[in-house]
Amino acid sequence: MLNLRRGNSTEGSNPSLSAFFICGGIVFVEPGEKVRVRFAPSPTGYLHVGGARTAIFNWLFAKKYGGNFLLRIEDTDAARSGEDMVAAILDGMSWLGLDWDDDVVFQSKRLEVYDEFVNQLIDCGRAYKCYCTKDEIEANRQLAKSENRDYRYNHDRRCNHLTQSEIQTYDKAEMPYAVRLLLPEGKTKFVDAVYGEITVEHSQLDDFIIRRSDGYPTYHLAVVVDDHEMQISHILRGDDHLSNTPKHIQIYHALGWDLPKYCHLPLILGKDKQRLSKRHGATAIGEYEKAGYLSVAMLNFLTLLGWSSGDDRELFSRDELVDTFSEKGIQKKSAVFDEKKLEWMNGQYLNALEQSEFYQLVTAQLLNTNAIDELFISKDSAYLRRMSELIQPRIKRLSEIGEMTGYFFKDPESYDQKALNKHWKAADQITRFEQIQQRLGTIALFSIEEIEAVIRGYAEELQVGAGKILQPLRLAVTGIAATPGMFEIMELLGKDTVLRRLQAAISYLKKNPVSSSTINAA
RNA sequence: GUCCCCUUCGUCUAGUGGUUAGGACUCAGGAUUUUCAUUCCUGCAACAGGGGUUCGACUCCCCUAGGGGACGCCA
Repeated sequence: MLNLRRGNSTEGSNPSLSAFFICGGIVFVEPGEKVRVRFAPSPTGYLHVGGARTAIFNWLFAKKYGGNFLLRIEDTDAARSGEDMVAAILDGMSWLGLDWDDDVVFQSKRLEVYDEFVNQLIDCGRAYKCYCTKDEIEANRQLAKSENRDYRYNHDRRCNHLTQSEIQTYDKAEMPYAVRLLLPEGKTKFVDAVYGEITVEHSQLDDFIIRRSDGYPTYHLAVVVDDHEMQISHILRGDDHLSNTPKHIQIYHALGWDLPKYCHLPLILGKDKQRLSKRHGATAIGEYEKAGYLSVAMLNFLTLLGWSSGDDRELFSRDELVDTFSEKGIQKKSAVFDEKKLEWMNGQYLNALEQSEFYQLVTAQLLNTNAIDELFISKDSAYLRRMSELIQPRIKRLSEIGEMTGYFFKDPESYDQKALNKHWKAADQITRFEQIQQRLGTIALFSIEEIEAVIRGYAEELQVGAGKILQPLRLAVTGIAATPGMFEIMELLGKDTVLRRLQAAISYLKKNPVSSSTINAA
């Protein structure tokens, strides 16, 4: 199940040196360096665009350097984690085509491992048991706040000053305790691939908790232990962890482990420049799949959010992305998610698709919405193929297919009112339809060329532009105002259908004449 | 409040001391067209503010402002 190699103990590296130099190199990836990265979501929700972007950068980075991309589920907060969320995250990853190496690691299954290292830290004096209750801590926090000062457990480190006998007494009484890291004096300095050198004074940190009183490790401890044991070489994660990094580094030092290299990614913001959240609408990656976005477009778009190749290129295939990607192009500034641009990009991809590929997507979509069934596809695939050709250049999202193709399967049940008032107001509209009907009826081979000749000829006879004939016709045949070219549509629909729909329009007009009053009403 | 980080058109970005500050999306206009979309052309639109340094700052330094993050027995 777990595919972990246990680490080599605490010896082996030189903590005093690693403090400043291990991640301080200018070269983020040394030639020949073995790259191992991971994406470590916590299953407290679906895979959202921010998480997806982090996953994408890690994946790209791994592929680019021929390394491994691992997946770890950070589910140490049992109360907030759910199995369905894990499934949703995995689905999202698969949809984006982010394949991971090895088995997925679940932190909830590694509790003994964390315990081992926590105990080790206690034994060597780098961590201590804290018997203070949550309420006590909270009270102190409130007190500090009321006095307008910062609360830090550091200030008195009460439980670090317990005598051996006090500790024994507490333990005998089975008093619950958390474990805190004993933070040394000084400061932590590290180099981030994006943000450069960062220094944090330890007076800003605290003896933070590494194992909760319920026995579960905290995030900080678990990440460090797992990243070490999974031999993660580079950590690419959200910017929100920049301030957590010094804590993690302190744990590495306490355990005597080498540091990975860090690369923090700018966050993705909503339209109002606030952190992306529910009220921004779609944030789960799955919603974009439903909305008819192509995963390659999503991948391309998300990669460009906070990264640029350096030139003006914007459209990249998956392989081109892998080739071009580099941590050097990562932006410091957080980026606003612009759905308009995503939509544009999706349209570009949809347009560029092979006709046969697009056809597959169209039929899948129509099947999904029950607009057609398998039988229809097997019987009328030529019809569907032609239809799909006609709509391909004018589609932005797959989910538009339904409303765009209704008239290919059903006679119009109503007519677009606005278009009706505009295009059917000619006094002799009924006569015109009847004449068109009559003339189209005489065509032997109902082809684009023949239809066009008839319609254009008729327009000439009436001494009006072809549009004056085609627009009313479009409404009669499709019921809507915007469609692909009319000659193509009529050819595909066939003579019988076109004549029948024309007849229906005539009947409709006879029953509901378009008068100036109805125009005004509309 | 303390600390860390960030700041080029509305948005995504190029730019690394000397540029008419470039591209893309959006928006507006135009061309093509039977509508819509595509395509093409044109246009609108930015270096947060203030001090330095310099012959010269979008580029370097400082300050201010604004934004984000951390300060949880959440991750």
